[in-house]
Amino acid sequence: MYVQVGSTSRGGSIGDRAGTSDAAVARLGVLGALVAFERIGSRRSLDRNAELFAEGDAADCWFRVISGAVRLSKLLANGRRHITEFYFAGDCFGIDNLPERLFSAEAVGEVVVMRYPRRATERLIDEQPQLARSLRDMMVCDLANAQMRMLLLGRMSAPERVATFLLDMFDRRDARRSLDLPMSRSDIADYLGLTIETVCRVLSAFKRDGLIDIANPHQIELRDRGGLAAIGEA
Amino acid sequence: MYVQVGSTSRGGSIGDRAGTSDAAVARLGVLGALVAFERIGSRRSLDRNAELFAEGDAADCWFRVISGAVRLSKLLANGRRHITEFYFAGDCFGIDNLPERLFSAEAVGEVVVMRYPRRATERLIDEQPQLARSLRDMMVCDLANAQMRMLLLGRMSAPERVATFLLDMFDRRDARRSLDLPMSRSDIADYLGLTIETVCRVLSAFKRDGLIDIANPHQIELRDRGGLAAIGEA
DNA sequence: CGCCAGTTTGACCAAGATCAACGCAAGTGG
DNA sequence: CCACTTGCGTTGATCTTGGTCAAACTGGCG
Repeated sequence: MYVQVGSTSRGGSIGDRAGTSDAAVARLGVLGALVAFERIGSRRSLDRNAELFAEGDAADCWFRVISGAVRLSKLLANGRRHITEFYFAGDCFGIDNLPERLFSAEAVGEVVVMRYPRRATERLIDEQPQLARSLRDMMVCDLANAQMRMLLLGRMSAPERVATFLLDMFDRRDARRSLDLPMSRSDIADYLGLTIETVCRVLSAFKRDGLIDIANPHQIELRDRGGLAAIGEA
Repeated sequence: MYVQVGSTSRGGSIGDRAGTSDAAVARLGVLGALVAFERIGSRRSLDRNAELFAEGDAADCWFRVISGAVRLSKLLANGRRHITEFYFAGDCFGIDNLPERLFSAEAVGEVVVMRYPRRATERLIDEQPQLARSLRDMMVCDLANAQMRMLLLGRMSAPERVATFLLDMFDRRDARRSLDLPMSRSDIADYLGLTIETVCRVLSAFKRDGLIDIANPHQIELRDRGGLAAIGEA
């Protein structure tokens, strides 16, 4: 029934801008729900680039990331790819009501996820109706994030996109100075609607301008948050 | 609490691509819910460009369009604007759980909407829990549409965007040959992440190529659906 | 050591933005 | 009734951003 969607609960750094500290409250609610769900979940490990599900697969379950990172992506004609979202430890995805997946999900690196069957989830919700609210909150959060990203994709320049991305990653991964970026430049490009080369050039420019340091391609040091924010908020 | 979002129920033409005819089923469910909500709603008329709500307003209600069209938009620095979504007769929007609006809503032309207070809605849901499902379905549909639009904004060329837009409008407004586009070129541009000039040029090119006719700026005749689809699906 | 996958950098190109002019219909006020 | 304005829409000339193509660099790993 209805439409599949890559639903998730993310920390919601974007939503926080308007929601002040309510996100913390939401997170608590979601956390309570997760405890309830725990007993119906099963653990699963994936190697780098392993496919968790593909476009068109039956969507009879949803997931939570335990460790590592997952990307949800979609291919379109002539090989173009778009990454809908990245999910990190604690994030949920694949909560929706469609028989088929509209996106495919792959492991960015080594990943461990919990898998929650849809049927058992529905049963649990019937027992504890307040869980429905938690699921709805996850979706609301997802929707807000999707809409902020439409803004980014539709109206922001390459430097604005990359700056926003970096700050968002620092936030979501609770990194203060040093950030581990598990995904490749190609993943970042497909997430931001740019090319690999443009992502590289912008990162190099940020480095030249003293905004960041690039210890190695997957390790970013934040040197001037204000400067980055000034570009990102543009 | 939580995050505001421009939720809606749309016909879901985009979702249909994967959901076969389930959309019809979903629509019925939503319709039933609308009947239930009818007694808590109040009617409201708006003139062209009138503001229904603004970014930052208290979000204590949601809406359904009776006639006309509404646009949900957001401004960012240096005057750039992005239109999140258009809503036509039958569509719902503003269903979310945030205290403040993240977007503003304006009348594209003359508009009549129904307004449903949040508090009364919650009460109704407590009485009839299946209504919660209808609201969730609206949100799932919204999320799917948002994600398809991210693809469009991130990875499609100007002609692909405009072709997709036109076909989507033909679908959503149940137009077979002749389509009334209530919004301005500027609205279309801000919806597709393009400039007014590019939208004009692409439309003129489509006309030159015999794909459409432009009786007047707000009246489009479809001459070659296959040709448009070939460009849009690219 | 040499290969390989991913990254970075440079030279060039093209899609679309910007700037500017013109068209056109609907008001508006003398 | 007719200048004049105003708000869109369209078209053209030019410029910029970011894409494309190509080459060099880097760090593993057989």
